[in-house]
Parts: sequence; structure tokens; C-alpha cells
Amino acid sequence: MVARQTEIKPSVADDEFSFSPCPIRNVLDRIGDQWSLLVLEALEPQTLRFNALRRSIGDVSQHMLARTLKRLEQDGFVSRTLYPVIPPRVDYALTPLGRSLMVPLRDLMTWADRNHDAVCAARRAYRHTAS
Amino acid sequence: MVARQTEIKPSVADDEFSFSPCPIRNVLDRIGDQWSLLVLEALEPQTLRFNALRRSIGDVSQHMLARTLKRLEQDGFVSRTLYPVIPPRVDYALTPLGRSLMVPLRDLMTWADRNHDAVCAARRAYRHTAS
DNA sequence: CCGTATCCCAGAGGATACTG
DNA sequence: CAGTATCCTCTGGGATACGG
Repeated sequence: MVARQTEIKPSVADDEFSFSPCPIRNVLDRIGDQWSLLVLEALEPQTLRFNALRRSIGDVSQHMLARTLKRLEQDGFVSRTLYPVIPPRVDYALTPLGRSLMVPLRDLMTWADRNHDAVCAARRAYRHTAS
Repeated sequence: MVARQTEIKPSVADDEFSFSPCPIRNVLDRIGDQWSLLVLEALEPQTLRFNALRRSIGDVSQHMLARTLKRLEQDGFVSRTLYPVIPPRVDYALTPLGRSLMVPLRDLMTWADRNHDAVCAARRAYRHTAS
């Protein structure tokens, strides 16, 4: 998206989508935001209900958790199961697609863990040189 | 960051940093934006100058390319070499750290390529069900 | 309990103009 | 050539309030 939409786009109702022809963008636009990755991680070991998920992540607003879940569902990474009981109960779980995404994601997170210190060091070094 | 900064933060001058205690955030906040990944990809096979990089990527504004490069440099993923000639010449290249980051990133991009269709299909399916 | 609606702010990102 | 400065817009994301 982004790239020169320029013209009419008659007020798409939020849950509209914006296909990028570029596969990488389609994935990274989802992963890159603040919460998607945290949600996927929380759901990997177990199915969770909305509020359990919320507590598990910690400081996410319900507003953003709802949005994030909806988009993850749209993209087929997460499944949503509604039980028609009172009070309502909704289970979220990873789909096979979501589970397969976790594989490369795990590697990336492992890299981040291992190289976190190097990145911090680089940032400090930068402050010296570029006084 | 984000998490309840709440208080005073005396106008940090753009190139200031915001250490997240979470390694994943530090990496994803860099990777997740619009251009960082494209820049890293463009620099993987070869060192490039500013405008060559810009053409290579295509539609990035020079404003954002400059910002992106500065941050990638701060984090130690990209090196910047200035040759004091006229007109000025600046070379950008991947550092070893940046190169090592490309490994898990490649896997992620490969996944994205292979599963792009599945994601698009999921999005279309969603529109049906949730008419 | 599980959300949606509303309001608001900060930052991403484009366009254009200017400098060494 | 390689940026910086300025202005603008649009979306991410928090807070709060409301509805089923």
C-alpha cells in the first residue's frame, strides 16, 4: 500500500484490506506492528480467550487487541471460535498457517535475543562518534 | 517503548533512542517499518551510494531514505563511508551484524513468498463468511 | 465477558524547497 | 550529490465510554 493510491477510495470500513503485490509487505505489515507478534507468541502454546490473552500479554489495550486479532484472523493466522453462551466465550488459537509462520519468526526472535547487546552497543558507540 | 512513558521526556532530538528492555521489540521496530527491510535487501549484494540506493528501491522519498539509513546506522546494521570529495560521495554497506541479520530475514521472506497465496485466499474467504 | 465507538495524540511517511 | 527543513496527511495506538 501507501504507494500512490492517489485517487478515490470511498471510505473503506476499517476491515478493508490493501493488497500489496509484494508478499514481504503483506507479511511484515502484519508482523511489524506493536502487538501481532506478541499475540502469536501467546497463542503458540495454547488456545486462549480474549481476556486471558490480554492478561498474558500484559499492557495491551482492549481496543488494540481487538483490532490486532481481527486482522490476524483475516490473514488466516488465527482462528476465532465463538460459543453462544452467556456470558459469551470466544477462543482464539493459531491456525496451521499461523503455526508455520512461527517457524521463521522463532529464528528471528532468537537472533534478536542473541544480538540485542550488539545493537545496544552500536547505539552507544554512535553517540560517541557523532557527538 | 510505548509502555507508559507517562512523564517528562524533554524533547529528545529525533536521533535519540528508546531502549526497549525487550530484544524483539528493538529489532522489529526497525524491521517493521516501511523501508528498512528494502534497504537491507538492496545492500546485501553490493555497496551502494545514496542515490543508487534510492533508484534501486524505487519509490522511497529521500526524506525517508535518509531517516531509515540513519537509524540502520545507529543500530549497527549499515555502515556509512563519506569520501571528502566534490561532489560528495557516500557509500552505504552492510556491516557483519547487518549481514547476520539477513539470515533469519531471508527465511522470513522465503516464507512470505511461499505463503502469499494462502494469505490472500484467507482474506478473500473472510469477506465471504463475515459478509 | 467480549467487544465497538469516539476522541485524541505521536510518529510514519510523502512533497517540496533549500544547503554544502 | 547527499542530505536537512518544513509542512501536510494518515494510521497506530492509548483512554474512556458504551452495547450485546
